[in-house]
Amino acid sequence: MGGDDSGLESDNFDWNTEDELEIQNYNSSSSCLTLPNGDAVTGSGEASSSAVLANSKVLDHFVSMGFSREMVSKVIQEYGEENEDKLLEELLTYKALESSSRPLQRIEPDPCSSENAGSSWDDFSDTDIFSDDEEIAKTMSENDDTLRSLVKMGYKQVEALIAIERLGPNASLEELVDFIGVAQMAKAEDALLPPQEKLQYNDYAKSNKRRLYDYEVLGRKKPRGCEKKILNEDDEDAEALHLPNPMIGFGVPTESSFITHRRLPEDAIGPPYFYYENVALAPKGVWQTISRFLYDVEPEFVDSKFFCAAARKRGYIHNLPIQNRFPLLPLPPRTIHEAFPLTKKWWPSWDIRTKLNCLQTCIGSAKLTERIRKAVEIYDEDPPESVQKYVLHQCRKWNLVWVGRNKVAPLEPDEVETLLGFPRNHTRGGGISRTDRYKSLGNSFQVDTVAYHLSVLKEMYPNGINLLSLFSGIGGAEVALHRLGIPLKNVVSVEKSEVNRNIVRSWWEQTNQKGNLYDMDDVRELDGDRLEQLMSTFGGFDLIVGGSPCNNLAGSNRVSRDGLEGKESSLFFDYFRILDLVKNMSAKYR
DNA sequence: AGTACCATGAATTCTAAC
DNA sequence: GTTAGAATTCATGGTACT
Repeated sequence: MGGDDSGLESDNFDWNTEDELEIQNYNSSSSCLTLPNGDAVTGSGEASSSAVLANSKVLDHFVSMGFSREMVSKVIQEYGEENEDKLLEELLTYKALESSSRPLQRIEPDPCSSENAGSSWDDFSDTDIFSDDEEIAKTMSENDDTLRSLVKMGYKQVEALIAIERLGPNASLEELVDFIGVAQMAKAEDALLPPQEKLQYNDYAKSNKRRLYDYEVLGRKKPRGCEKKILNEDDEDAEALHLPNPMIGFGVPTESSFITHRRLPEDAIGPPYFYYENVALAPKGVWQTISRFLYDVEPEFVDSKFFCAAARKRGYIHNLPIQNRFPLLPLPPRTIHEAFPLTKKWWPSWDIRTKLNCLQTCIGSAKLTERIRKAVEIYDEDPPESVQKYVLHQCRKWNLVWVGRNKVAPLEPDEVETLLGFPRNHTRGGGISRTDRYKSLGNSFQVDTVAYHLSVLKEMYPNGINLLSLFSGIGGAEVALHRLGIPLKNVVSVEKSEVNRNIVRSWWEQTNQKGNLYDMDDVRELDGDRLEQLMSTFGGFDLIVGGSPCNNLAGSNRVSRDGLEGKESSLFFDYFRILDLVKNMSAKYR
């Protein structure tokens, strides 16, 4: 099958040609935060020496997050090292109680371990962030009092922080408690309940009571005729979030129907601009919840089959203008035959597919393609309908294409790259396995689709943008902006997978980027202090992009399709937490 | 009724180092 | 040849839409 792919090299994306720069001397060893010249921000020597000396990797991990060695030791002693989440929770609580007694001080390095504690980001001069801003200091002090109260009431610090950030400094304790209650309802309680009640709580996500909460407790504007609609069951939400057919969002380049105006909720209006992505076909209520957290912005549901030859139904929530969008050129081929001309020769007339289904993280096995070959080859002409049906079903299920007589095959990784709008070999090399390439690609953006939405930024930021990229994966947003010709000034890229970070780093160097790429591995470590340090360094973010994990939302998941409160997908709340922090902090940089 | 779905985990096979 | 670890194969429903 590999031989049949050679003809694909004729496709004419030209954006590889500018990417032939020599790889400069670069040290990619740091898994934490790395400067473009390869120096870890921590001062890599110090950080690594402490790692060698420390008897506990976990201890070091938390110390590097800014907690004092003494405090971390104590907590580890108490709870063991296994459950890092629990440890973090405890540390945050201690920190909250400590800081509320001296609200103006930021995390203080432990004098006993000043060589590393809390110093990870000291290269960013941040000593005067708050010093001449009494207003902010006052607000933060008040927030700390509130925070302490909430923590004392038994709420998790993270949840309390989110509530304070979301409702603002003037929110009463009662409002905050209510907010946390509802957030917990969406996130935590579900898992504790038996299946039957679980359903009720999922329904609760769009219930009248919930909506009343939104408009009254959160102080959001009631829509006209609200009282009537509240009596009217779920019509409003159901209508608002109904998947469009055709799934073209506010418009795609290849269809004539466009929406050119929309009214954003006031809280959502940027800058900073944000762009959130996840699977469109999530369990019921999920998009309602996501939309509610993201300032009530209506999701834009788009199927990438209008941009390329493969379907990819996704929902996007963003506060970007939607006028004067333009697509990347050349427009990618939008049928299987155009994308893979060599398959045409072998394509049976009874395989009526013209588009591929969604590119996923796994591929069909060699055994399966062999079974199909045997099933088809015993017939001189078209196989009987039952065989056709079986083969077509498997081809649809596994996205198989015809690469020889009676021979089907899954797409090669480079073909998937091309379909998704990435440079060929984007995920190749660097020790990544074939399986992992499929996995990384299957979790990625479709670049042309995202670029179309982001294209409006080009005339707004002719000198480039500062990008915060959460759950970066293989850098779909970065590639999209680059292909749009939008200079990337400073990019903070947060991605858990090391191979993915390496892919983005390699791409960054090969494309001769002039800006700076900082990478981190865990969104949960990106707190207000670190954001403040980053934003003060280069003056805030213009765009916050993120597609949070879909594992617990995706239809393919048989095991743990638990909704937004699932293990991975609940990281959406970190996207919101960070976005809200950046939004609140951005006033200073405008 | 038919269709699609950014998946997970156990079992199995493959690979490379010894 | 043994073996540990990595890569691959396979079985696994259910939801929410057309």
